[in-house]
Amino acid sequence: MNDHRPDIPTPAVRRLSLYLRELEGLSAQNTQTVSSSTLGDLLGLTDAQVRKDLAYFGQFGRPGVGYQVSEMIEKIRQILGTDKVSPALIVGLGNIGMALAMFEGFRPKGFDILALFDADPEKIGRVVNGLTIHSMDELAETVERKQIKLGIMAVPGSVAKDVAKELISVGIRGILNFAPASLDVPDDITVRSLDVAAEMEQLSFKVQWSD
Amino acid sequence: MNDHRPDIPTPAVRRLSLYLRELEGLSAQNTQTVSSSTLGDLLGLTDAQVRKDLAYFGQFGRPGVGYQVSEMIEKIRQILGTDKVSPALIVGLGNIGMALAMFEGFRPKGFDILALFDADPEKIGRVVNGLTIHSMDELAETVERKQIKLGIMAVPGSVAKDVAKELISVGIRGILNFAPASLDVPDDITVRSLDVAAEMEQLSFKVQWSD
DNA sequence: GGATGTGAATGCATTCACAGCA
DNA sequence: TGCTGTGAATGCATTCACATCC
Repeated sequence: MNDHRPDIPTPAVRRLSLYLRELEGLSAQNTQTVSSSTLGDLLGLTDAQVRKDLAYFGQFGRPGVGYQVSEMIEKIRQILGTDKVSPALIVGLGNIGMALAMFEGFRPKGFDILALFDADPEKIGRVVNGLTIHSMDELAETVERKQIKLGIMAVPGSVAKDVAKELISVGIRGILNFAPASLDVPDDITVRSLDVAAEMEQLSFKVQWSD
Repeated sequence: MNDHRPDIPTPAVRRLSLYLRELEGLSAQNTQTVSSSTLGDLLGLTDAQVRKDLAYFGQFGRPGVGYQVSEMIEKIRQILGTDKVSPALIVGLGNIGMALAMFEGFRPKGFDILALFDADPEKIGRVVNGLTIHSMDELAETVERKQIKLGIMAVPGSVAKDVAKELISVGIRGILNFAPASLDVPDDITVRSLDVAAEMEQLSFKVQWSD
């Protein structure tokens, strides 16, 4: 869709979402400008880190003043691609998939859940948050018609790899994976995996060895 | 509770959970031993990475043979502290909190959700998955009595910082945070934040700039 | 022969520190 | 003076490559 951006450190891109979140908060309280050090304080980062991160994407700040909040919000949304609304789908409507289907936090961030799929005949036809759960048979046609590029997977670990293949084969380009399984995908497909139980293990480790 | 472990890279600890997940899978198919390279292939990591990670915690492997699956599982669980069951609580029973309360994936990984809390009087008293939702007033007493050290927060972003303070003040040591807010906590408290919308932004970014 | 464990080398990301601009 | 943008220096993590052991 566009030029390759020159190599930007992955952690910097990750933090971009955090900057945006804080900037949106500042904007809500009518703050006009913010310095790298106050933005850093809000997130537990150094001022240098904030400046370097933002500088990867251009020169936004004004020396002596700081960054203009509204301008930065707009610019970061452009960079992340969330200035336009992106259609998305959910596969797997167990507890977590169901919660995500009802989650109100996607819309304001620029994502629109347009379709739900599940393999279980019991669930197909049920309506969640205004959307009907469809059979996997309808996946290809829906993705094509609604131009969906992003998919959220909340399926059992045992079928995760197969479902991911299916999503990719019908044209999905980015997958948010809640299943406890590692997906190996082609280079041009992006996956972010969130394993809730694994995160709990990390807490357990730190808490165990911290006294 | 124990000695400080010598400095182990955070990413290595993160991967430990992934190794455990794959090893549990191998064990379920009765695989006896596994080499660093096959374990790496399963996760998209190099063999050297796997060996270095595991070596941080001791010498588990046998040259010419590999790692014994069952022994490694046991050892990693000890390291993560999930060989014993850890009690945990959930605060905030909106869509996501509710899903987590019903999630069956915690128990087999060594976590036991023992209590649910919410500030909303509408929700207090309702029963979810066998547990009653309690008022925040009962937090301190419950945490004390049930020896809870781990908390899952699924509250609105606007109150997340306050709720975190409250959890910490009653003795919670590790927090899994689903709220879109960054918590600043004392050094001896561990936080892992999962912001679902932010993860979607990451997908959006990568997909946008990948053609 | 086949696989581990590990110093040494490389590659990234963060931090420093300062020139330059408002 | 206050704060940005950025090369240079530092600090970590990953990868290499090989001695070592079953």
